[in-house]
Amino acid sequence: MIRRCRRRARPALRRDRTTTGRSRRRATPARAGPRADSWGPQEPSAHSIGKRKRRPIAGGTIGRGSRSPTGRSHGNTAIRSPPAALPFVCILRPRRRALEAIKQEIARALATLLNLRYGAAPDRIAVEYPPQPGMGDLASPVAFEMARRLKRAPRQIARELADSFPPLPGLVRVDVGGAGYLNFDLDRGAAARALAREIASPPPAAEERGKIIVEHTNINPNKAAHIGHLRNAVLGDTLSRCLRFFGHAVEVQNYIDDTGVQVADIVIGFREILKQGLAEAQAVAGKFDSFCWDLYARVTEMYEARPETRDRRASVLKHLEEREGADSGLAAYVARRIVNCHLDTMARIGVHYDLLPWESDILACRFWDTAFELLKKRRAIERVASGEREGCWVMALEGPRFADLKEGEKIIVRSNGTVTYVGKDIAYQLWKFGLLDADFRYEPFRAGPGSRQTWSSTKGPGVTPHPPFGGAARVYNVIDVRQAYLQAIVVEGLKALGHADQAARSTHFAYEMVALTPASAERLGVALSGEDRGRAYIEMSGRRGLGVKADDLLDALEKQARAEVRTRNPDLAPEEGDALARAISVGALRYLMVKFTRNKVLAFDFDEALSFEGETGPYLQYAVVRAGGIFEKMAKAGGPDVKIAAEWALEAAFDLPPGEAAEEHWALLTQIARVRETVAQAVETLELSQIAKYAFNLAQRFNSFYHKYPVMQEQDPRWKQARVVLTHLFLGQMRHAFQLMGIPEPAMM
RNA sequence: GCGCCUGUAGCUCAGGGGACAGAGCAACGGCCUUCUAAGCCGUGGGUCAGGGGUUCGAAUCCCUUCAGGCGCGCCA
Repeated sequence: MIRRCRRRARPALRRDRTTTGRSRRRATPARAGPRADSWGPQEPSAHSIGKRKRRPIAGGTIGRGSRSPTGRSHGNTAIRSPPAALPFVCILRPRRRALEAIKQEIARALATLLNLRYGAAPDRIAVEYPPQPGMGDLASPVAFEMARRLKRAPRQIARELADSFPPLPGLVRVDVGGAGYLNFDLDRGAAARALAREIASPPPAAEERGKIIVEHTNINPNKAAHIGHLRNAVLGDTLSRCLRFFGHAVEVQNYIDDTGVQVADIVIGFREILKQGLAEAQAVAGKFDSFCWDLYARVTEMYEARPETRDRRASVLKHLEEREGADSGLAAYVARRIVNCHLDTMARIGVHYDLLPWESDILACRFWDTAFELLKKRRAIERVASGEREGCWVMALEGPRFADLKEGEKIIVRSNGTVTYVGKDIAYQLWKFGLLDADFRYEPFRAGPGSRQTWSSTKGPGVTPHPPFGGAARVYNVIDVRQAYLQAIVVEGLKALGHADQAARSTHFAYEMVALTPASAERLGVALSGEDRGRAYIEMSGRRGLGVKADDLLDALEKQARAEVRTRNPDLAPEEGDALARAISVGALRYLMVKFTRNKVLAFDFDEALSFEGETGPYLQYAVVRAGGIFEKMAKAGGPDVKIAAEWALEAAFDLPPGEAAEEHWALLTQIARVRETVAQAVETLELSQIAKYAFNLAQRFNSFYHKYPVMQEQDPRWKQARVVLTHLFLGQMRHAFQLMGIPEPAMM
């Protein structure tokens, strides 16, 4: 069984990518390694919170308009389930911040005014941030909407609204701009101090809510992880961190398909190609996942050259499922050792898992048998009495989404009595929601990054007590978009069993695959046809051994980073340089993996990936390191240190400078203030790239700001104070963003 | 065939009813005795795939055409 990993090597067309060049020199005095305190989520682990009684989270379609976050159509959900967009949005909404509060008050005042004056008001009154300075601090296009209803000129309506707008605290002026915008000017000094206080205050305490399970990574344990798996893991890990940021209890699961064909293929490779068994496998030195990567490609070649060898699969698979014989022992060894390799790889980039559910344990714990009984009892599946599919158990599926299904039904149990992939996944999904009358036994597997424990299901007696696993109120499955169809069937299965609520709270977090640019493929030694060379990307293929291994990419990034560090700090101790290089390479990799919208194929280009300039992780790290450097330098000079800056921010002890500078100070501050808002929106739409874009834009604005307005050198204590506060707030919010994206903060660069 | 996704600057991508369409890279020109040049500032570069429509207003919504990708199995 191939679980969640697709095979096939069909090249696909896309546009070219350009290459990038570089050069740099420069040396600075040596300092320390990366800071340890800025790494990983500080929020409580799922285990400490997960015990609480389950409370349903209202759910439903989230995302923009009618588009579901999975990108799949819900042709008939509008009829079957209530349009429950609001509740989930509400649980994520951050507590009102100062600017948000003012926006709300303006909207409320507008609604009252409109009703009073015109006897009507739109349901939702937009109050937004104007795109340019000189258009007010806040703006509303409500007059345009009213123009339609009243059949009058928008500018005229805006004028009337502006003239009769009631006084509000913090608001100093209302005016008309453009073709009919209402522009609001705030008392910036007051608003800035309120904002600063809020940003500097500790985040609101986590509210008690149901547990959320995030399933991601799910790499078949028969080869090394490649860059496609990195995209999955980084997205899944970032999502988990964001959910924790809002106080949710999150349980991360990494499903291990240890009984599938892919593992069987490696067993056959050992037997048929290497003529080896368990003892020799155990004796393989070095990176076992990399060893199997090559072996897997050889097995594929063997199947092509000697098709009869493929026949061994059936018997090996049978042995794996029954856990009998030498093949089974070899497979178990292979899978476990490779899973450890995968965890090593993911630990490098700070990805942690709470639980590894093994498919063999799902079989051993009879999850499917239990689910099968449920499905039969609820008549969610029916046995086919005659015809081509006689003896199969099928699930009826309707709607345009399933229009192409043969007979309008999906086979869940084959005529030979074995269960399909979808069937097993329905059982697994039921378990995640606590709807299955079955459970695993558990044991500790190993410690993850930050010494957090990773647990595993087990065939042994298990260990008690163990953290409570499963029983979630909401589930996200991070699986690439090519499995959207199957994920939709799993959700239909929940509905068919009468679990409409859980179906609405099952989210397929779909994202596009990672492919190679033709240039990258050729760099890996792949011979391309002229046609292939014209394509924008070449799909990777684990079976053919075509792809960039995750560890290889990380190694290349580290090497590159080490070289950059060395040219800048020739006197740095090697181990310190290595630590910096690691932090920088992880930052580069993780930023690269979240910066793109999830529904775009990521065409991997070596030069682009290895670039540390422009919109990259190191750019963000550099901005943060330099901001931190300002405080280090000020502390040494006896100037205000971090502690004093924090006090100033909290006590709102600063003023904005006058004139043109005010605009830039204000713009930076309001942008700093939008972390929570941005993250909330990113989670609602599952568009995590928004966080990356936000952090990049903020870093850009800060870089530009402190270049123009030096902090230390400022002579006027009032303006210096404002800059110190802004720098402090910038650092604090960027560190939040780093933590969410898993980007480490190097001690120096 | 049916379903889903994509098409925006030379390249890679943001923006998904609202003010003159943005960024990075690439190109060109400036800035290192002044908090780190992995940086900053500036210049050039666009028929938002084409065509209809809705709207005070469309890159954005609807229809349609074109181009490309993915999916549709008693595989996983």
